[in-house]
Amino acid sequence: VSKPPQIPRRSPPRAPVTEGGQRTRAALLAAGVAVAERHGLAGLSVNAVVEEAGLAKGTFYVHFAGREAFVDALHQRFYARVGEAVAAAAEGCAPGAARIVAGIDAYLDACLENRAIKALLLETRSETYLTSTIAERERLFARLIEPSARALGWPSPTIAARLFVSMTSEAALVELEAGRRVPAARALLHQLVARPPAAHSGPRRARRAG
Amino acid sequence: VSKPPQIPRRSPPRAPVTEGGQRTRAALLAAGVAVAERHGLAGLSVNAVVEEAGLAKGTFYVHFAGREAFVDALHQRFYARVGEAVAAAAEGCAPGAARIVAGIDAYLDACLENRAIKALLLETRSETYLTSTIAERERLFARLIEPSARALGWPSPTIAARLFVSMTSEAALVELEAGRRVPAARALLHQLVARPPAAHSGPRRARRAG
DNA sequence: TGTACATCAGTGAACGCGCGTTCACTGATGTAC
DNA sequence: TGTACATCAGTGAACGCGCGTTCACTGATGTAC
Repeated sequence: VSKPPQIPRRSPPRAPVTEGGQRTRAALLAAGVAVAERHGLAGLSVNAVVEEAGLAKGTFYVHFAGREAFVDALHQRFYARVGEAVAAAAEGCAPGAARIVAGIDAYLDACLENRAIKALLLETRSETYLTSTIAERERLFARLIEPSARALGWPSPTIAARLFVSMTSEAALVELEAGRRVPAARALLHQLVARPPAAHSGPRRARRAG
Repeated sequence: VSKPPQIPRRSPPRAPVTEGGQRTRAALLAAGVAVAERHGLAGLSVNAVVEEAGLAKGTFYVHFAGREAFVDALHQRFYARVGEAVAAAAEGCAPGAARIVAGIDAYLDACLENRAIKALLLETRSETYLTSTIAERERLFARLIEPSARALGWPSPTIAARLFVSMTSEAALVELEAGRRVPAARALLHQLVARPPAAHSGPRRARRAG
C-alpha cells in the first residue's frame, strides 16, 4: 500500500534561513516601499511588487503568506522604526510637556525619512481586514502621550492623547507635502502642548481645588 | 448610401427626467450608503450596490458614468449636508473663537447623523484617482476656519486651520465609535480654541508689538 | 382615432482584465552513509 | 570519493474570481401628423 503523499504542499513561510533567502525577502519589502511610494496602497499588488523586484510571482509566496501578511510586514517595519525613534527621544524626559514635544519632533522627523510608508499608512484604514492589528499599533502612540497628558492634569488624557496624535499625523502630512520641515506646524503643536486645556470650563469651577 | 449609424451608443448620464428615473437614482445612492455602512469603501462595488438596490447592473450605468462618479456623488452629497449645517451654525458669529466652536459642534453633530458616509470618507484617501476633487472639498472646511484663526491672531492661520480640522475629524471618529456625543472630546476642542497659541515662541519676542 | 417615430429608463448576458493564489517543477546546497 | 536523499529557495504557467463596463435589446410614455 502506498501511504498518502504526506501533504508536502507549501510550507508556511518563516524567516529565511539562507543568506540569499534573507536578501530576497528584503528585496521584496524594498520593492513594496517603492511601489507604495509611486502607486499608494491600492496599487500595491503582488504583481507590481514582484515586477519591481524582478522576481517570479511564486517567490513572493515563498516569503509571505499573502498580500495581507506583506502589507502588515511593511506596516510593522515602519512602526518599529518610528516607535524606536520616538521612544529614544522621549526616554530622558519625565512625563510632561517636554516629553510630548520631544516625541512629536521625533515622530515628524521619522515620517520625513520614511515618506512612502507614511503615505501608505494614511490609506490603511480602507483595508478593513487589517484594521485590528494596525489600529492597535497606532494606539501605541496615543498611549505614549497619555501619561504626559495625565501628569499635566489635562481633563481627559486618553481622548486628548488621541486628538494630539491625529494632529501630529496631519502635521506629518503637511511636511510630506512640503517635502521639508515646516517650523510653523511644529511651533503650533508645541504651543498647544505648552498651553494645554485647563480643567472643566463647564458649570464646575473648582479648577484649583487641590 | 447608408449614413453611418450616428453613434447612438449610450448617452452620458444626466439628471433623470422622469419621476421614476429620479427615484431609481436616489435608490442607488441610498443603496450605496447602506453598502458603505456595512463593507466600507473597499466593499462599495457596482455589483454590491445594484444587488442592494435590487436593480440590474446596466441600470447603474444609466444613472452614473461609472463607479468613480458614483462615489463622488455620495461624497458630494455628504459634504453638501455637512457644509450646510456648518455654514448655518457659523453664520451668525463674527470670525473668532465662538464661530469655530459653533462650526465644530455642527460638524460633529452632522457626522453623527451620517455615520456611514463619515466612515467612508476616512477611507477615501486610498482611491487616488478621486483625491483631487475630494481633497478640494475637504479644504473647504479648513478655509471656513482660517479667517477666524486669522482674526484671533494665530501665528499660522492656514496650517492651524488644517490641524484643527484634522483634530475635529478625529473627534468625530471618537464619537462614531462611542455611538453618541462625547462631551469630553468637544470640551477639549473648545478649550484648545479658546486658549489658542500665542505669537512666535522662538527668538523673536515682540509678541505684543502692535 | 390610428400610426409612426422619438425619448427615456431599465435589463442582463457577455466581455476583458487584473488580481491573489496554487502547484508541479527545477536547481543549488548540505548531510549521511 | 561517490551516491542518495533532504532541505531550501525560486520559477512561471495556470486557475478561478470578482470587478467595471458595454451593448443590443425591451418596454413604457410622449408627440407628430
